[in-house]
Amino acid sequence: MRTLKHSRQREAIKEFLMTRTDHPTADIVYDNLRNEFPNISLGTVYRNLALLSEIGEIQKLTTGTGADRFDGNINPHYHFICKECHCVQDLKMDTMDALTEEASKHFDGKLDGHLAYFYGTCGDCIKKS
Amino acid sequence: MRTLKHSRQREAIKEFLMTRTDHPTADIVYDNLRNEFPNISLGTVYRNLALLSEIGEIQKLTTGTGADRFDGNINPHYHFICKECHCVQDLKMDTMDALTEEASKHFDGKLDGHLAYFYGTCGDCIKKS
DNA sequence: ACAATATCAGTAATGATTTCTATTATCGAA
DNA sequence: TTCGATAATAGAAATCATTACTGATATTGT
Repeated sequence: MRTLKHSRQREAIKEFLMTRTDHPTADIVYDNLRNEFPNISLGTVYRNLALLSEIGEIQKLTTGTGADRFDGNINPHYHFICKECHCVQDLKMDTMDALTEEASKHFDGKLDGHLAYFYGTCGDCIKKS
Repeated sequence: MRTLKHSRQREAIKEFLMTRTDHPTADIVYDNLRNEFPNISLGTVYRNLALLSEIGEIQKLTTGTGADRFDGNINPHYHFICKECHCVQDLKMDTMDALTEEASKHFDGKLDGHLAYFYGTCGDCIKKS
Protein backbone atom coordinates (compact mmCIF):
# COMPACT_ATOMS: atom_id res chain seq x y z
CA MET A 1 0.00 0.00 0.00
CA ARG A 2 1.02 3.57 -0.48
CA THR A 3 1.97 5.09 2.86
CA LEU A 4 2.41 8.80 3.27
CA LYS A 5 5.84 9.88 4.44
CA HIS A 6 6.48 13.16 6.12
CA SER A 7 8.10 15.87 4.03
CA ARG A 8 9.36 19.21 5.23
CA GLN A 9 8.50 20.76 1.88
CA ARG A 10 4.88 19.62 2.02
CA GLU A 11 4.52 20.83 5.59
CA ALA A 12 5.95 24.23 4.66
CA ILE A 13 3.61 24.52 1.67
CA LYS A 14 0.60 23.91 3.87
CA GLU A 15 1.84 26.26 6.56
CA PHE A 16 2.39 28.98 4.00
CA LEU A 17 -1.15 28.60 2.67
CA MET A 18 -2.53 28.90 6.20
CA THR A 19 -0.94 32.34 6.54
CA ARG A 20 -2.58 33.68 3.38
CA THR A 21 -6.14 34.70 2.57
CA ASP A 22 -5.52 35.78 -1.03
CA HIS A 23 -5.55 32.31 -2.62
CA PRO A 24 -2.08 32.22 -4.19
CA THR A 25 -1.12 30.33 -7.35
CA ALA A 26 1.45 27.52 -7.45
CA ASP A 27 3.97 30.02 -8.79
CA ILE A 28 3.49 32.36 -5.85
CA VAL A 29 3.80 29.48 -3.39
CA TYR A 30 7.00 28.48 -5.15
CA ASP A 31 8.50 31.98 -4.98
CA ASN A 32 7.78 32.25 -1.27
CA LEU A 33 9.00 28.78 -0.37
CA ARG A 34 12.38 29.54 -1.92
CA ASN A 35 13.25 31.62 1.11
CA GLU A 36 13.17 28.54 3.29
CA PHE A 37 14.10 26.00 0.59
CA PRO A 38 16.40 27.67 -1.97
CA ASN A 39 16.46 24.54 -4.14
CA ILE A 40 12.81 23.60 -4.01
CA SER A 41 11.41 22.64 -7.39
CA LEU A 42 8.22 23.94 -8.96
CA GLY A 43 7.31 20.33 -9.66
CA THR A 44 7.47 19.61 -5.95
CA VAL A 45 5.11 22.50 -5.27
CA TYR A 46 2.62 21.28 -7.87
CA ARG A 47 2.84 17.69 -6.68
CA ASN A 48 2.20 18.61 -3.07
CA LEU A 49 -0.57 21.07 -3.84
CA ALA A 50 -2.31 18.31 -5.81
CA LEU A 51 -1.73 15.80 -3.00
CA LEU A 52 -2.93 18.16 -0.28
CA SER A 53 -6.10 19.00 -2.16
CA GLU A 54 -6.73 15.31 -2.90
CA ILE A 55 -6.65 14.45 0.80
CA GLY A 56 -8.77 17.50 1.55
CA GLU A 57 -6.27 19.57 3.53
CA ILE A 58 -6.45 22.47 1.10
CA GLN A 59 -8.81 23.50 -1.67
CA LYS A 60 -7.99 24.03 -5.33
CA LEU A 61 -9.75 26.88 -7.14
CA THR A 62 -10.05 26.88 -10.92
CA THR A 63 -11.11 30.39 -11.80
CA GLY A 64 -11.19 30.25 -15.59
CA THR A 65 -8.58 32.97 -16.06
CA GLY A 66 -4.94 32.19 -15.46
CA ALA A 67 -3.45 29.58 -13.18
CA ASP A 68 -5.26 27.59 -10.54
CA ARG A 69 -5.29 29.06 -7.04
CA PHE A 70 -5.13 27.38 -3.66
CA ASP A 71 -6.94 28.01 -0.42
CA GLY A 72 -5.72 26.84 2.99
CA ASN A 73 -9.18 27.41 4.45
CA ILE A 74 -11.26 24.26 4.00
CA ASN A 75 -14.31 25.44 5.91
CA PRO A 76 -17.17 25.48 3.41
CA HIS A 77 -17.39 28.87 1.74
CA TYR A 78 -17.86 30.46 -1.66
CA HIS A 79 -15.47 32.60 -3.65
CA PHE A 80 -15.69 35.92 -5.38
CA ILE A 81 -13.59 36.79 -8.42
CA CYS A 82 -13.20 40.44 -9.44
CA LYS A 83 -13.47 40.86 -13.20
CA GLU A 84 -11.29 43.96 -13.05
CA CYS A 85 -8.28 43.03 -10.93
CA HIS A 86 -8.91 39.26 -10.81
CA CYS A 87 -8.47 39.15 -7.06
CA VAL A 88 -10.19 36.30 -5.24
CA GLN A 89 -12.02 36.78 -1.95
CA ASP A 90 -13.82 34.48 0.43
CA LEU A 91 -17.57 34.80 0.70
CA LYS A 92 -19.09 33.15 3.71
CA MET A 93 -22.67 31.92 3.43
CA ASP A 94 -24.70 29.53 5.52
CA THR A 95 -27.03 28.31 2.79
CA MET A 96 -24.58 26.01 1.03
CA ASP A 97 -25.93 22.65 2.22
CA ALA A 98 -29.46 23.82 1.52
CA LEU A 99 -28.58 24.55 -2.10
CA THR A 100 -27.09 21.10 -2.64
CA GLU A 101 -30.21 19.55 -1.12
CA GLU A 102 -32.49 21.66 -3.28
CA ALA A 103 -30.52 20.70 -6.39
CA SER A 104 -30.72 17.02 -5.50
CA LYS A 105 -34.49 17.13 -5.91
CA HIS A 106 -34.13 17.87 -9.60
CA PHE A 107 -31.33 15.39 -10.28
CA ASP A 108 -31.37 11.64 -10.82
CA GLY A 109 -27.76 10.95 -9.72
CA LYS A 110 -26.10 11.55 -6.36
CA LEU A 111 -24.87 15.05 -5.46
CA ASP A 112 -21.97 15.35 -3.04
CA GLY A 113 -21.75 19.14 -2.97
CA HIS A 114 -21.06 22.16 -5.10
CA LEU A 115 -18.72 25.03 -5.73
CA ALA A 116 -19.81 28.55 -6.59
CA TYR A 117 -17.91 31.47 -8.01
CA PHE A 118 -19.46 34.89 -7.72
CA TYR A 119 -18.25 37.54 -10.11
CA GLY A 120 -18.47 41.29 -10.22
CA THR A 121 -16.37 44.25 -9.13
CA CYS A 122 -14.55 44.31 -5.80
CA GLY A 123 -14.74 47.23 -3.39
CA ASP A 124 -11.25 48.48 -4.20
CA CYS A 125 -11.87 48.56 -7.94
CA ILE A 126 -15.15 50.44 -7.45
CA LYS A 127 -13.32 53.16 -5.50
CA LYS A 128 -10.67 53.49 -8.21
CA SER A 129 -13.18 54.02 -11.02
CA MET B 1 -13.89 51.34 -33.76
CA ARG B 2 -13.85 47.58 -33.99
CA THR B 3 -16.88 46.42 -35.96
CA LEU B 4 -17.89 42.79 -36.10
CA LYS B 5 -17.91 41.22 -39.55
CA HIS B 6 -19.92 38.19 -40.42
CA SER B 7 -18.05 34.92 -40.70
CA ARG B 8 -19.43 31.62 -41.91
CA GLN B 9 -17.12 29.75 -39.56
CA ARG B 10 -18.35 31.62 -36.49
CA GLU B 11 -21.96 31.12 -37.50
CA ALA B 12 -21.36 27.38 -37.97
CA ILE B 13 -19.64 27.12 -34.59
CA LYS B 14 -22.60 28.68 -32.86
CA GLU B 15 -25.09 26.58 -34.81
CA PHE B 16 -23.20 23.44 -33.89
CA LEU B 17 -23.27 24.33 -30.20
CA MET B 18 -27.03 24.88 -30.37
CA THR B 19 -27.52 21.28 -31.51
CA ARG B 20 -25.63 19.82 -28.56
CA THR B 21 -26.49 19.48 -24.89
CA ASP B 22 -23.27 17.73 -23.82
CA HIS B 23 -21.06 20.84 -23.56
CA PRO B 24 -18.31 19.95 -26.07
CA THR B 25 -14.69 21.07 -25.88
CA ALA B 26 -12.97 23.23 -28.50
CA ASP B 27 -11.38 20.07 -29.90
CA ILE B 28 -14.75 18.39 -30.39
CA VAL B 29 -16.16 21.49 -32.06
CA TYR B 30 -13.13 21.50 -34.33
CA ASP B 31 -13.52 17.84 -35.31
CA ASN B 32 -17.18 18.31 -36.17
CA LEU B 33 -16.75 21.57 -38.07
CA ARG B 34 -14.24 19.90 -40.39
CA ASN B 35 -17.12 18.19 -42.17
CA GLU B 36 -18.38 21.52 -43.40
CA PHE B 37 -15.02 23.36 -43.41
CA PRO B 38 -12.25 20.85 -44.22
CA ASN B 39 -9.55 23.50 -43.77
CA ILE B 40 -10.84 25.19 -40.63
CA SER B 41 -8.13 25.90 -38.12
CA LEU B 42 -8.22 25.03 -34.44
CA GLY B 43 -7.11 28.60 -33.77
CA THR B 44 -10.21 29.85 -35.53
CA VAL B 45 -12.37 27.66 -33.34
CA TYR B 46 -10.71 28.94 -30.16
CA ARG B 47 -10.88 32.56 -31.31
CA ASN B 48 -14.57 32.37 -32.11
CA LEU B 49 -15.49 30.43 -28.99
CA ALA B 50 -13.76 33.15 -26.95
CA LEU B 51 -15.47 35.90 -28.92
CA LEU B 52 -18.92 34.33 -28.70
CA SER B 53 -18.63 33.88 -24.95
CA GLU B 54 -17.36 37.46 -24.54
CA ILE B 55 -20.44 38.86 -26.26
CA GLY B 56 -22.63 36.48 -24.29
CA GLU B 57 -23.92 34.27 -27.11
CA ILE B 58 -22.48 31.10 -25.57
CA GLN B 59 -21.13 30.18 -22.16
CA LYS B 60 -17.65 28.91 -21.32
CA LEU B 61 -17.36 26.24 -18.64
CA THR B 62 -14.09 25.72 -16.79
CA THR B 63 -14.49 22.42 -15.02
CA GLY B 64 -11.10 22.03 -13.36
CA THR B 65 -10.28 18.77 -15.14
CA GLY B 66 -9.28 18.82 -18.79
CA ALA B 67 -10.18 21.35 -21.42
CA ASP B 68 -12.78 24.08 -21.16
CA ARG B 69 -16.25 23.21 -22.39
CA PHE B 70 -18.83 25.34 -24.16
CA ASP B 71 -22.58 25.62 -23.80
CA GLY B 72 -24.89 27.04 -26.44
CA ASN B 73 -27.65 27.45 -23.88
CA ILE B 74 -27.35 30.85 -22.23
CA ASN B 75 -30.50 30.64 -20.16
CA PRO B 76 -29.37 30.82 -16.52
CA HIS B 77 -28.72 27.33 -15.20
CA TYR B 78 -26.20 25.41 -13.14
CA HIS B 79 -23.98 22.53 -14.17
CA PHE B 80 -23.27 19.11 -12.78
CA ILE B 81 -19.94 17.34 -13.29
CA CYS B 82 -19.72 13.60 -12.72
CA LYS B 83 -16.55 12.68 -10.84
CA GLU B 84 -16.58 9.22 -12.43
CA CYS B 85 -17.13 9.78 -16.16
CA HIS B 86 -16.61 13.57 -16.16
CA CYS B 87 -19.78 14.15 -18.13
CA VAL B 88 -21.41 17.57 -17.73
CA GLN B 89 -25.15 18.00 -17.39
CA ASP B 90 -27.45 20.97 -17.08
CA LEU B 91 -29.19 21.52 -13.78
CA LYS B 92 -32.10 23.90 -13.88
CA MET B 93 -32.93 25.82 -10.71
CA ASP B 94 -35.02 28.89 -10.13
CA THR B 95 -33.21 30.19 -7.06
CA MET B 96 -30.16 31.61 -8.84
CA ASP B 97 -30.97 35.30 -8.63
CA ALA B 98 -31.95 34.88 -5.01
CA LEU B 99 -28.52 33.44 -4.19
CA THR B 100 -26.69 36.35 -5.83
CA GLU B 101 -28.89 38.75 -3.88
CA GLU B 102 -28.27 36.93 -0.63
CA ALA B 103 -24.51 36.96 -1.24
CA SER B 104 -24.56 40.69 -2.01
CA LYS B 105 -25.64 41.36 1.56
CA HIS B 106 -22.34 40.03 2.87
CA PHE B 107 -20.14 41.71 0.28
CA ASP B 108 -18.85 45.25 -0.06
CA GLY B 109 -18.30 45.24 -3.84
CA LYS B 110 -20.84 44.78 -6.64
CA LEU B 111 -21.97 41.27 -7.58
CA ASP B 112 -23.14 40.65 -11.15
CA GLY B 113 -23.95 36.96 -10.79
CA HIS B 114 -22.45 33.60 -10.06
CA LEU B 115 -21.62 30.21 -11.49
CA ALA B 116 -22.07 26.95 -9.63
CA TYR B 117 -20.72 23.51 -10.34
CA PHE B 118 -22.36 20.60 -8.57
CA TYR B 119 -20.35 17.42 -8.30
CA GLY B 120 -21.18 13.82 -7.51
CA THR B 121 -22.06 10.68 -9.45
CA CYS B 122 -24.39 10.72 -12.45
CA GLY B 123 -27.30 8.32 -12.84
CA ASP B 124 -25.55 6.20 -15.47
CA CYS B 125 -22.43 5.70 -13.36
CA ILE B 126 -24.54 4.70 -10.34
CA LYS B 127 -26.22 1.97 -12.41
CA LYS B 128 -22.88 0.64 -13.64
CA SER B 129 -21.41 0.23 -10.14
C1' DA C 1 22.24 0.95 10.94
C1' DC C 2 19.65 -1.09 7.05
C1' DA C 3 16.43 -1.86 3.58
C1' DA C 4 12.33 -0.31 1.34
C1' DT C 5 10.34 3.31 -0.82
C1' DA C 6 8.17 7.99 -0.75
C1' DT C 7 9.86 12.29 -1.97
C1' DC C 8 13.01 15.31 -3.94
C1' DA C 9 15.50 18.60 -7.54
C1' DG C 10 16.14 19.31 -12.09
C1' DT C 11 14.67 18.85 -16.53
C1' DA C 12 12.05 17.32 -20.41
C1' DA C 13 7.56 16.59 -22.17
C1' DT C 14 2.71 17.38 -22.57
C1' DG C 15 -1.80 19.56 -23.37
C1' DA C 16 -4.52 23.51 -23.88
C1' DT C 17 -4.68 27.81 -25.56
C1' DT C 18 -2.82 32.06 -27.70
C1' DT C 19 -0.18 34.64 -30.89
C1' DC C 20 1.90 35.61 -35.34
C1' DT C 21 1.87 36.24 -40.42
C1' DA C 22 0.62 36.38 -44.88
C1' DT C 23 -3.71 35.62 -47.38
C1' DT C 24 -8.78 35.86 -47.95
C1' DA C 25 -13.53 37.40 -46.99
C1' DT C 26 -16.76 40.91 -45.67
C1' DC C 27 -18.91 45.30 -46.18
C1' DG C 28 -19.73 50.26 -46.52
C1' DA C 29 -18.86 53.87 -49.69
C1' DA C 30 -17.70 55.64 -54.20
C1' DT D 1 -19.90 46.68 -59.08
C1' DT D 2 -15.86 47.84 -57.99
C1' DC D 3 -12.60 49.67 -54.44
C1' DG D 4 -10.44 50.17 -50.11
C1' DA D 5 -10.29 49.35 -45.28
C1' DT D 6 -9.97 45.93 -42.15
C1' DA D 7 -11.97 41.79 -39.74
C1' DA D 8 -11.31 37.04 -40.14
C1' DT D 9 -8.92 33.12 -41.85
C1' DA D 10 -5.47 28.89 -42.19
C1' DG D 11 -1.41 27.20 -40.77
C1' DA D 12 2.36 27.25 -37.90
C1' DA D 13 5.00 28.68 -34.06
C1' DA D 14 5.01 30.26 -29.39
C1' DT D 15 3.37 30.53 -24.70
C1' DC D 16 1.55 29.12 -20.39
C1' DA D 17 0.28 25.93 -16.85
C1' DT D 18 0.93 21.55 -15.47
C1' DT D 19 2.66 16.75 -15.47
C1' DA D 20 5.99 13.05 -16.16
C1' DC D 21 10.60 11.27 -16.01
C1' DT D 22 15.17 10.20 -13.76
C1' DG D 23 18.68 9.46 -10.73
C1' DA D 24 19.70 11.18 -5.99
C1' DT D 25 18.02 12.01 -1.17
C1' DA D 26 15.07 11.70 2.97
C1' DT D 27 11.96 9.23 5.88
C1' DT D 28 10.34 5.30 8.41
C1' DG D 29 9.61 0.65 10.14
C1' DT D 30 12.45 -3.20 11.61
